[in-house]
Amino acid sequence: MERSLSENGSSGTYGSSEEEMSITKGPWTEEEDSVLFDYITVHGEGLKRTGKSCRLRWLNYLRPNVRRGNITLQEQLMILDLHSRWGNRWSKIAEHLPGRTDNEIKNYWRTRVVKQAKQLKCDVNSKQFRDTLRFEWMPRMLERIQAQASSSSSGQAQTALISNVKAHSDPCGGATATATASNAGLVSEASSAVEVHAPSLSDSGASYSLVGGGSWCSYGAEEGYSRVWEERNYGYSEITGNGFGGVDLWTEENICFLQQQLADDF
DNA sequence: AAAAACATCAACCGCGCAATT
DNA sequence: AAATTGCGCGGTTGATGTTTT
Repeated sequence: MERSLSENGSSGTYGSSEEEMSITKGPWTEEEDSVLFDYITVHGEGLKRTGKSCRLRWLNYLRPNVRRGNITLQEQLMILDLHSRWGNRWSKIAEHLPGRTDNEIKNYWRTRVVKQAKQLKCDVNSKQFRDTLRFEWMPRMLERIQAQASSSSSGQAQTALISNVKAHSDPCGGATATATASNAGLVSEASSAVEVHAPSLSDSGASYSLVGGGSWCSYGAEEGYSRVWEERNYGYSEITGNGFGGVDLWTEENICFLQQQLADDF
């Protein structure tokens, strides 16, 4: 039986391999018994809570390095990307969003994404909606991320990019499916801490047409954009202070790369 | 200003799997 | 090998906060 007085137990959502290595199994030693005994002597058997409840409270709230506050655009984009590959594998998705819990991501998906799908009167797993994610939301998120990145170095560049976003809003393309401006609300609603004051997509009044017919959702597929992107970035991901493993995923190079991939059919 | 409706998020529940006895 | 126990995951609920009427 594995045990830990500190953090998580087995190979769970947040366990790094390093932590797993430190987990002791097998019979309890006298020293361990002593530590446990002393702890209970000092603190008592404590709360009238189940182990499950304590674990959840720790993982989702008390654990150090839990990120609080709004889900950033970058995080939203990553959630959409990873969910397109893995579906509702919240803990797996959370592994790539340091400091975010599976619960938070799940809540985000249900309260924002599923809600938008309902407003569009389509199933969240339908091709139509997945295409909306791929061809509408994700590119716009990228635009905004790019705008944010530029605004930190140049206000003029921000203005130019905002114009670019507007220019991309094709209000009358021949579409197999049409996303109303309301669906873009997801993008503008959940703003990051470094919100850039670009025009809200939900304010534009434009409707956006879909392009292409490629299948965005490829659960379990390990090819094309997803795999390459992961090789580029996730392989280096570790939980550290800056939230992205000490590596800034959202360099201009990466943003350009992701834009190219989004533009391709796969 | 109050009530109703809506949105968010923390916590609970049940299931399945893995480890242990 | 079978039974038991514990844990982690995903789905769901309910309390609380916020917005709208």
